[in-house]
Amino acid sequence: MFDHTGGWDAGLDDAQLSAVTHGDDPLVIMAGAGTGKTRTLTARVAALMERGVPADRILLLTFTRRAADDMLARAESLIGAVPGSRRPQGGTFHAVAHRHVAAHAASLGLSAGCTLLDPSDVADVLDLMRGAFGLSGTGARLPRSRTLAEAYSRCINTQRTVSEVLATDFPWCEPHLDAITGLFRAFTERKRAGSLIDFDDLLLFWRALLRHDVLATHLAGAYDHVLVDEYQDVNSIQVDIVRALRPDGRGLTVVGDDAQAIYGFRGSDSHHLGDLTGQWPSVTTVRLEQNFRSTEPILRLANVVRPTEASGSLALFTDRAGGARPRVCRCYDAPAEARAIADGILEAHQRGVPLRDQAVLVRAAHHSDLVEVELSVRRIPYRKFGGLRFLEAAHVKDFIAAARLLDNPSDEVAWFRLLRLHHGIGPARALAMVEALAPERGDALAAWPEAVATAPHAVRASLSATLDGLIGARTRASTGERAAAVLATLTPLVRERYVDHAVRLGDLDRLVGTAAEVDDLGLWLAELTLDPPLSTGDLAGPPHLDEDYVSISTIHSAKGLEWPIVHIPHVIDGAFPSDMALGSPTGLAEERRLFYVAVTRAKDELSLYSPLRLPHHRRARDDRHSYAPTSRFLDAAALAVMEVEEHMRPTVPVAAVAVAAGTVEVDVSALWN
DNA sequence: GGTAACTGGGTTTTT
DNA sequence: CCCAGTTACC
Repeated sequence: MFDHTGGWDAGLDDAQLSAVTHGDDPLVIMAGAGTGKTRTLTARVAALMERGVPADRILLLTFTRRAADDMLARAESLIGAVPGSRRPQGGTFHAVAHRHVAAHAASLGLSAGCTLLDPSDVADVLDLMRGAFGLSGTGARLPRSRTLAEAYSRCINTQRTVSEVLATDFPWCEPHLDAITGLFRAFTERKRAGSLIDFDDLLLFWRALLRHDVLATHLAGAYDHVLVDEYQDVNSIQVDIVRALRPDGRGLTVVGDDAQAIYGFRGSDSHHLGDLTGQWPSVTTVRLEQNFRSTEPILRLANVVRPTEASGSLALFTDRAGGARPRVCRCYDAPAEARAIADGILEAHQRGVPLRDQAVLVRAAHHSDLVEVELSVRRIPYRKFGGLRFLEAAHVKDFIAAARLLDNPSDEVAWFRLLRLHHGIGPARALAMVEALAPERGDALAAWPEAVATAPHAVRASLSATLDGLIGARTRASTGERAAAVLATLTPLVRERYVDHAVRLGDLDRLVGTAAEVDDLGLWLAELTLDPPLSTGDLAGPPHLDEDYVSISTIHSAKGLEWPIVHIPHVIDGAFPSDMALGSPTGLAEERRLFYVAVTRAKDELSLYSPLRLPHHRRARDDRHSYAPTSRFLDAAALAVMEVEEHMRPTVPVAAVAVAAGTVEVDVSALWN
């Protein structure tokens, strides 16, 4: 029998238990923030397995890889490791799609070595192609390649035409509608010709497989149960996929909270959650309303903040009476805000709250810039989640481009990037060489020596060396050796290109080290692209205190997580809510849901910060001394349940000066007290 | 003509 | 940090 110590039913309340023990009919769980939705979903997986559903016939679709791993591990520990049993299938929509697409590449007209493009790769491809459509050069105001990539993705994710998307989301690009439409069409062609797929294609291809006469039954029939987390964040393609997987709804479990829908910019629409309840007569809806996370004063603010248009009379309540009311700190400016946050973190640490129990949650990655400087100066270790990732660092992209060429020599963007790394080759020459080579027509790696001969004399030697290196790398047997050979090839180029090459080569060394454990280099690259490691801890001091560190995270990346103490800076109109969203009611509504997500991350203590002056703030552009003292988030109703504090003493940016002067060892905080 | 090196201005959120 | 624009070298 199964090991039942601490069984899945331990400590579940009635609502949770009814969800966990529900049968095979479609189940929708409306779960407010902090109501134990992860626990419930995990317990349900365990209960299904105990009921005899084979683990590998359960599919768990989550929003992040971390959530999937976490849940699968917890389900396994609940039910005990059953010898010989397989693990439930799980991952993000994109990761699971990639598995299916890779398995059926041939059916989809893709070569085995197809390349997965991340969004910046997409921008690079479009950049290479835009010239042919009159979208490059100076003069008229032309969309940048990132904008083009974003518009393309939005067309796919919202399933709208180019003209619709430009009209609503990118009106300043409308004069170029025809050119952009042509560019997108050609982009699709080029992806097909070069065996390139982007993130959106993964979903499209998976859906296509699920619509195929024969394959559909096979693929959907592989699962008895499909569980989807964070359903309020699915887009219409993902809805199609879920419907195709469970056509009659049997074996479908969905969890979500439409008050936490924060991915509208990516084509998500929380109405899909509500739609589902009317989809089949057999649907059961369970509401989880008891919050197990936050104290009562924090929850009171959460209920004030919770958007009123959100479905469901989902009224959260808690047993956790007592605790401090949330604070709002009105600060003189951003440096004062950073100082106040660092003070608060140190004060809590002295009371015995470890740093890992404290988080700074930001609307945009750069909102924590000054906080990071302040923490560095005071030698408080921190790690930053979200925002710039390791994979986006130039040298990592260089490495990945080179490695991709081993499997897919027709990857033009990779060639372009690799060529430009050589001193003496700029955009024009690289483009000419890539085009002359027409890599999509054959094995460009073998044909390359001829192209080297056309390059300027001074770079030929280094080009040949690179080529020899890659060809050599391709013959290596193990993945680890191949990755190491690619790095060896790249090393002189990285040394030449980047001043801080020592740090960068160190990064790459560690990256290559992880390649040793995988069987397939291409698969490893795809997984890396889908689930990029976090950025290297740059400014953060060495973790003296045994891996104890403050978390700094974007609110988007903080979804589903919790901390005893939470700080939220920049709660000011134009920063949070973002000025990008101030213009439209839908944009503003999403900001409010984001605010709700942020507030509900806190268990015991919550502090919001309103700097009254942001020097580089858009509203202050014309007048650097203008004030923006209002926040629509901090209205009368919110203030009524909070404490207001003042931190209005002007400060000089001593922290920045200290860092610049390299005197960070000095405890400058003493100067301020 | 193409490239590198430098300067100044700008930056939402993610799979 | 990334991008666009400028200038000076090959």
